[in-house]
Amino acid sequence: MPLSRPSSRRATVHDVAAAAGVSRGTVSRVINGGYVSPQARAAIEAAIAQVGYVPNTAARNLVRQRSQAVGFVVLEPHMLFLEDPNIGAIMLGANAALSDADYQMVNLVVDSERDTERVSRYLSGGFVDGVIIVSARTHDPIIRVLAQLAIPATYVGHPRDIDPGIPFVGIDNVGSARLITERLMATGRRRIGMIAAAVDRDSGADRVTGFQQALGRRFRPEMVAEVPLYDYSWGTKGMRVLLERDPDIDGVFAGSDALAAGALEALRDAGLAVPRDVGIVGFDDSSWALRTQPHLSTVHQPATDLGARAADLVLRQLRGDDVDAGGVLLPTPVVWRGSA
Amino acid sequence: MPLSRPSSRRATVHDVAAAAGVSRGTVSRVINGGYVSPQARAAIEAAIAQVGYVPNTAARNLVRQRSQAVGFVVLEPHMLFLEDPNIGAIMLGANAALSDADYQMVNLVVDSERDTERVSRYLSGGFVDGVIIVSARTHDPIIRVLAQLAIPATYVGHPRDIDPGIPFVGIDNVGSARLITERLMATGRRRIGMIAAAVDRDSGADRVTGFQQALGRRFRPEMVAEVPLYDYSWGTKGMRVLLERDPDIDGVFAGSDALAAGALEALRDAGLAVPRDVGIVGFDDSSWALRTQPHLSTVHQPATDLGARAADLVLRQLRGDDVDAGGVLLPTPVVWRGSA
DNA sequence: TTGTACGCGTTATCAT
DNA sequence: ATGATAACGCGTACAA
Repeated sequence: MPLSRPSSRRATVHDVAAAAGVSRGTVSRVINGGYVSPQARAAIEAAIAQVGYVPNTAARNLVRQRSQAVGFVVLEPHMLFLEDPNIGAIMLGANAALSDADYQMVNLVVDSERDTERVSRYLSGGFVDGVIIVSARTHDPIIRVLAQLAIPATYVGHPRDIDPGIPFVGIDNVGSARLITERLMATGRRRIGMIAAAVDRDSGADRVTGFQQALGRRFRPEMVAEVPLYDYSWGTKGMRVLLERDPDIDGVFAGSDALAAGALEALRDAGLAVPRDVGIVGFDDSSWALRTQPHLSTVHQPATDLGARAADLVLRQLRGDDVDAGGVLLPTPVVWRGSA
Repeated sequence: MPLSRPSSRRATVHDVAAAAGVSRGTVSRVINGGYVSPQARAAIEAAIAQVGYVPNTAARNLVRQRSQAVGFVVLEPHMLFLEDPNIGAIMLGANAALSDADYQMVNLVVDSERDTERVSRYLSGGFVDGVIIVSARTHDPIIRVLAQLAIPATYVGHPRDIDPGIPFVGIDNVGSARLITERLMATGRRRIGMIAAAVDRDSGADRVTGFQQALGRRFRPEMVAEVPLYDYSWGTKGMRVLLERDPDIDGVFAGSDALAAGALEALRDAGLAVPRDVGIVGFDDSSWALRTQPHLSTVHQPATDLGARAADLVLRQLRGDDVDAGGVLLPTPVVWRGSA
């Protein structure tokens, strides 16, 4: 039967129209809403079910000139993506907000040179109407592509020297670090050190700055132990370094809760009790903070909100509302527990 | 100047052709490869740069009938997405493989009823040529949509009663659990308990089955403490239950490393030394395993490979190769460390 | 209320 | 080697 339509081909509006005995225009109207008579509607809906019609979005996007999707791009090295709980929470927060506005969030991971190029193409190809970029650094090639493309975007994080005109949402790392260090000092600690990670990133460097501001002239550079990763085991190593540089240390600000948890191990090994002998505070308010004994005093990061606000900023640009390009810093309450 | 083309409109092949003084066909040929004279090529490349042309992928997809993208859908509740390091590794593994084949991986999160519906539409709309589904359960609505759609798919995990004809890749949870329990028994432990999580899922239930098989007639149901989540704090609670039910317990199989790490805390609180008084083994070989003191003996999960193989199975279907629908179980070596 | 016809931006076929 | 021209599947303005 050479004339039969091969069943491998997907049904189109044309097929539905034929099956229902109406024109394609009418079919389109029942799908997208419009004036259509009850009997026509019934016939068309039956036809749709019968032929198994599902709209082709590529074609729809082409004519509508939008995709109803927003990209979510994480520009982080491998490790961080796997270990950082904040990223997951930011994602979920953004997804919830976009979902409410009936946008599809598509998460793109860039993990290699090749990814960078392909994701750039994807972003510029009309697959998405807007994009949320997490942890961009100025030299990221994606940034240039985006700037040239003039697609609504928002950054999460607070990259310095970033393309002005593109809004961002982040936290005040300097202020938060200063605040919790001051709080630690207020407990009577006098010899305070810091375990700092990722100081080549804005967020990492800013936390050191805040620490230094709090200490003022009491700040001693050698009491900052720099480690590469926000990771439990580096926390242990960092604490050992601090202990070696000043055996009488009585306070520690760790750049993340994971770091603080690791530091606790080194402290225990050294026979020091927390918070009796040394007080320690972390950063993030992640699940680590409740996993340690005692629980960690730390800075709460509103990760979910960060994502939601970023999504909101993209959505507003999509609506044509003008957003102030400055950006917004979300509050980071200090939560005080038993570790200091 | 009412006749000037508004700069807000994106440049098209048409614009490039006009600027270069050639036809659209020739422009298309320099983009996609084909015979074109050097001088024409030069003129066109200059024109592309000048007008800032970037191809519209929606249009290209429409005519080519493919998107060169593969979806990656995680059907997991909230918590797991944030805490489970396996998922991140699976993602990265799949992305690497897809990237090599020049496919864009798009990660879709389904976190609500609304997401389910929207993601289904997205998948059926021609945005992706294939899809990898992580942790599907039979009743997931997405599964039905996929089956009806006949789009190349692969499952990661080992859902029972799944749509036959759709390949999967997973691990042998029963066998792995049996193996490591036997290994634990071989160290001379006689009173062995298990902390089991998520027993409503195949993977969770299978680990209990393996545990039971290893113990044989020595198996006592009350020595399996069931907890809801694969989580540190539930490990602690589960261990306390076990300790209460049998104070002389000398061996523990925890359903995950996180659980085992939490159990360690309860053991320490009870004044029991590991591995002297009780031996404990975990599952996953996640970063938890090296974070505890002593390090955990555990079952290695080849998460990255899982993702890579899943991607490979989708790619093969895309190429038209036939894959045996059965599925593949990846090996899970036992890694023996200090905890038992 | 419904049908007709054009356009969205590309690629691909077929002449030239 | 290059230029017309016909799809791809859909939405919609306009006519009926």
